[in-house]
Amino acid sequence: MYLATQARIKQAVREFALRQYELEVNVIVNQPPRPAMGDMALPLAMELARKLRRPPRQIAEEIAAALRPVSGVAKVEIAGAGYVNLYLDRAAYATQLAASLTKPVPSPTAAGEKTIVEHTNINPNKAAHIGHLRNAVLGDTFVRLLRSRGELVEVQNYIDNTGVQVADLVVGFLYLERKTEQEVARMAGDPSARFDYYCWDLYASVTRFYEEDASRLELRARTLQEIEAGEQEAARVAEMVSTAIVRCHLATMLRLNVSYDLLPRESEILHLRFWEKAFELLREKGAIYLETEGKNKGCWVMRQPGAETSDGDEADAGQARDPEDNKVIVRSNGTVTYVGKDIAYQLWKFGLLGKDFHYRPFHTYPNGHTLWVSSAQAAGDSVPVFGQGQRVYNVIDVRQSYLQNIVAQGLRALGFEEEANRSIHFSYEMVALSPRCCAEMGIELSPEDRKRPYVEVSGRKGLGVKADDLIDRLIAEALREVVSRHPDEPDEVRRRIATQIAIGALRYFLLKYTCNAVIAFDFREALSFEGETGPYVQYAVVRARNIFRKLEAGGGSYDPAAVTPAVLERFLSPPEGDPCWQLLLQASQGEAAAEMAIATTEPAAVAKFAFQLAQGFNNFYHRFHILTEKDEERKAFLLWLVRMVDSRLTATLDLLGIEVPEAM
RNA sequence: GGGCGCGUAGCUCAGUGGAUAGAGCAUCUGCCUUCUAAGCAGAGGGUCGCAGGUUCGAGUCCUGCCGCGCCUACCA
Repeated sequence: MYLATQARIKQAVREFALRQYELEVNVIVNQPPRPAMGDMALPLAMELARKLRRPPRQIAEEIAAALRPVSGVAKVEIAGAGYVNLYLDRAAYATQLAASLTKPVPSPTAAGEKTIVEHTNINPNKAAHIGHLRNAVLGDTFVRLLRSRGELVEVQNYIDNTGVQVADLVVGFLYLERKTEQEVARMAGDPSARFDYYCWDLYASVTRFYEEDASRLELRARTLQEIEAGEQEAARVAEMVSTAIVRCHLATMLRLNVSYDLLPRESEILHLRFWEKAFELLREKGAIYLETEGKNKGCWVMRQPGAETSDGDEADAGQARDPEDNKVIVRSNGTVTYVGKDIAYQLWKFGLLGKDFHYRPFHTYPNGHTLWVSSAQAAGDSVPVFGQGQRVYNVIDVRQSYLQNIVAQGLRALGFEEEANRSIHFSYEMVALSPRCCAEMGIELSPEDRKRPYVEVSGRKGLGVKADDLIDRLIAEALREVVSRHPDEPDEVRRRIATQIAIGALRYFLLKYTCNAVIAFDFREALSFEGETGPYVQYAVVRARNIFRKLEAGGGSYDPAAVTPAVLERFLSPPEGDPCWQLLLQASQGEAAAEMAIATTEPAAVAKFAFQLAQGFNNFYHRFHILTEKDEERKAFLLWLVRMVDSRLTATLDLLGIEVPEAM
């Protein structure tokens, strides 16, 4: 509603400027600093003053005159140096807003363009930690945002089950612990054991195992080759442990309301020879070449923009970079780097590889949704179509920007300029540990680390906050509070509420920071349920709903039909109606926040909106005592407004993947 | 060295080139017989790293400098 109104006003001003001044203008609409100054402000006159060489206030008057007849505009004023401030027709706006909410969310058509979002992508060799959660929650929220705008979205969680990290874990089982394949199978299959936790420790032990004797790195290289070959014991163990850990990760993510459509695995990229196909394409187009000299001799490398090849072209302007800076795609031993496989994967996502995976069902979620996994063999029919996206978002931390650029560059080199432009690196900063957090966890810091503002998480060193531990702790904290407030509720109910609060707190915590802020993780802040937190927003909705619960418990009822346009007019009109109007206007801006969040790949905008609307409601809640209201018409109006805010806030929380508890 | 990012209140962070720079936490003062105080109201707290520039207007854009972080592997 807000966006539609804004668009109408922009259009009217654009047409006016073209007609009157013969100028193409970009109309900027923002909010006046104080609500009393109006609902929308246009600083356009100041900008035009120079071009037209006329006083800004005079131009503002003309713009104002052009805006007065626009439908939905009640009043236009000139203020300050030449701002055009406009006031909306409140009752009309409220009526249209209510009507717009009864329209169903646009559903994606089968013929529509598909957007692929890849996120989570945890190496399947250890338990998920807090850093992985940021990725998953950002990605999942972004998916929810896109779907809310009617987009068809496919969620992929790439599984690197044949990489170095899994190889290290296999080395741990087979050479450090000297376990047999059967013993590992027993452990991986034991549902009572926290297998991912076990591997967390084992992985850290393997790091020390190598440090003790560098010759043991031979084991890693050998194991990696065996895994890639896919025949021997190491490959079977790798498949077993990585699959078991993927299941742990899925369970952890489901606790956070995160789910997926497809798990494309690196093993299939290898076995179905995706890379060979990509290599062929890259070589034919000359995107990569065989280096014949220098440190990269014998490798297939990709040209860097501005870098010389060994032929010496592109050496213009003296800016040429050392050809040794070119990125190695195929190692001199013939194996392909991760980036190479990623290029093949990215080509497949756009349907440009000329190859496809086979698929089989991997998991069924409680809501009935099926999660598929890539497979080397065809398995049955009724398999959905995967890949072939028109736009791809890769949710990957900022440290991989360089590699993501290389992937896009690979597409460009193959002539897929459009697809390269639609390969969007959804970049975010890492989650680190605050010094206090390290102290709490008993982590010894080196003297130089102690001077830093934060310490980087390291799976390799086993340094980090495990996701499930954090969630458990949040639930325990929330449960303590719920139990004290609801001594009579059944334990099952209290546990459910505590879980919803805990997840609300965690998801909000991970979303409230903008993507390029490093989160220095701190238990005190993450475990907070007050102030700018998820539970604060949840609480606002619970309060709103309690009004209706109490109303009905007291034998009262609410009739939306009683809220006629005349009633809206009566209670929204200035100046008495100002507070309610402000709340309503604020509640109507969720769409704008969502659009901003999508355009800037910044879900924090929606989190911020949710908090501010909750704040607005809490303020209103204290100011207006609805159930004691004597004027029935006024009471009906206030209930209408509460319903409206409840609906908008609930919808916004849903975008953030946060549920509303039945009580708090 | 090169690339990317950051520097805003004691702390953690918002801030689409626009009006008097905002939240939360922390500190202090009030408010529970009320639709639950996981809340509300209020107070104090700022050289927006520094210096130039562009602009009617700069926390926001440009340049330089200072400080910090990440990347720059035949790891991912």
